[in-house]
Formats: sequence, C-alpha cells, structure tokens
Amino acid sequence: MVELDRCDINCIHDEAVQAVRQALFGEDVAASLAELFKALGDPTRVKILFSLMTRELCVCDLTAVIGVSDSAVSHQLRVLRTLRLVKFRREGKILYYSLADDHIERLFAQGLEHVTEPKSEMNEE
Amino acid sequence: MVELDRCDINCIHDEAVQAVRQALFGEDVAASLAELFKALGDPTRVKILFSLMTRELCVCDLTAVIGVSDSAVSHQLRVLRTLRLVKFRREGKILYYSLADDHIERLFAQGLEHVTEPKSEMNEE
DNA sequence: CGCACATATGAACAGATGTTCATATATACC
DNA sequence: GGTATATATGAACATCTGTTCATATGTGCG
Repeated sequence: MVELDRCDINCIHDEAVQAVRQALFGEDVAASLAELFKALGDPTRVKILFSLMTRELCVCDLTAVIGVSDSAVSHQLRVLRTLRLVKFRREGKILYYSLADDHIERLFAQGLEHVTEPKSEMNEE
Repeated sequence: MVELDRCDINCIHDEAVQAVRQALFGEDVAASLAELFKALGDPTRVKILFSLMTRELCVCDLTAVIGVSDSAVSHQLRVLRTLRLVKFRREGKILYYSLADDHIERLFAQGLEHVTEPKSEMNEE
C-alpha cells in the first residue's frame, strides 16, 4: 500500500502504474535477482559453471579447461561461492568444486534457448 | 578436437579436462550467454522486465513505477531491445514496451527460486 | 510552420568489475 | 620443522557500466 507519489508527467496510465506497483517485488528481491544474474554475466564464470555441469573439478582443472590464471579462477569461484552457486569438498590439498544445486543447469538451459533462438527479425530501430 | 596444450601444473586430471573441454561450448556461445545474463544483472533492468511481465507499459509508466529518470529508463530499454528481451509498438507519440518472448518469465522464475530458497547453511569458509 | 510532448541519444563522470602480481594460508611429505 | 604444492586473498590498475545532463528526434496539433 505505497502511497504513490504521482509523477508530474501526464502520459501516465494511472491504474496500470498502480497495478504494476503492487505486483512489483521489493527493492531487496530485485537486488538479489540482479546480483544472481550479474554473477552469471561474465564469460569466465559462465565457463566455470558450464564446466562444472559435466563433473566436479579442482581449481587446477578449471584453469586448464578455461585457460585463465588460477588466481582469476579462484577470485571468480569466490563470487560463485558467495552466491551459493557452487560448493566444494576438500581432498588433501585439492579442492573439488561442483554446482551447489540444479538451478544453474535450468537457468543455463533457459538462457541457451534464448541465445540460440533463431532471431526472427531484429526489432531494432 | 582441440589439441589440449597441457598445463605445466601437475594436479590436473587429464581425462576430466579433456572430457569437459569437448563438452564445453565455444567462446561465442559463452560470450552470448554471459551477455544475456549481464543484461539481467542490473536492478533497474530487473524492475523494468518484471514490470513488463504484468502488462505492456509506456516509458512514462516505467519511470513512475520504478522511480528513475526517463533518460535512465530509455538507456536501459535500449540494452534490453538490443538483446531482444523487449519489443515495442508505437501509438502516436507513445511507445508501448512489452516482453519479447516468454524466456524472460521462465528465467526470472528460476532465478527467484534460487534467490528465495531457504539457504540451508552457508557453505562459505 | 512552430510548439509541446514522449522518447532517444551522446558525452561526461563516478563507481563497479575482472585481471594480474605479490603474498598468504593450508595440507602433505620428508 | 622445512619445503613443495594447491588454493586464496589483497592491492593496484585498466576497463566497463549506469546515471545525469544537455540535446536531438519524432509525432500531433493548432
């Protein structure tokens, strides 16, 4: 029940705005969602996650597969860990990383569907 | 069939690396995926897209709902348009934006599932 | 045509992001 | 304990990103 401070521009469709406002999730949810997607929005992290879809891998393997420094991988793994996208288990000095759950696989599947979709015709200006 | 230039580090699990390498999609796909998710990785764009899930809206409505300048909305709409996430139709001087397809709805649904999931227990160090 | 409105665009700027390099931690083995 | 390996972390830095402000485009109307 937010008192909507009516904008002074006049092209606004009031009921539409009110309806959408009520349906709209809060700042925090929007921020969380954005944070999640942002984490998926980097080529290195995408490759890490996709690699882990095949099987669990150690940091060393990841650097070999993806072709970036171990430091870079490590930094990115931290991002993914913080967002609970990956988990790991230790075996001696080696850490084996794997996907935290199957949300990522489904997100990737959806994403790939959009990306590889036959772009009917650009709707760009 | 990429000839894998074996990394000089020795903790690598060779067959694992080779297997994953073969399964891994190309640079271009990884880049496209990352680009898509990056587009979803901003609070303003998240709110725009979520608003459009309810119904089509003009730019003015969006500024009112989300509470940012029309210029900012416009800039973000361009990003979303470029990635074919939204489309629009003109009616006089007003442009009505709407979601380009239903991939976004499904991506959001998946994303929300992850975000709102009861975080069993942090797996952070 | 000229003006008003709805939206788009470009430049500028502050803040965020990803990598590198150097260094630290943790574990195994001698 | 000391050394080697696997990984993590912090600082530094160049690049990218999102907003704002000023200005441009496009449409309707008188």
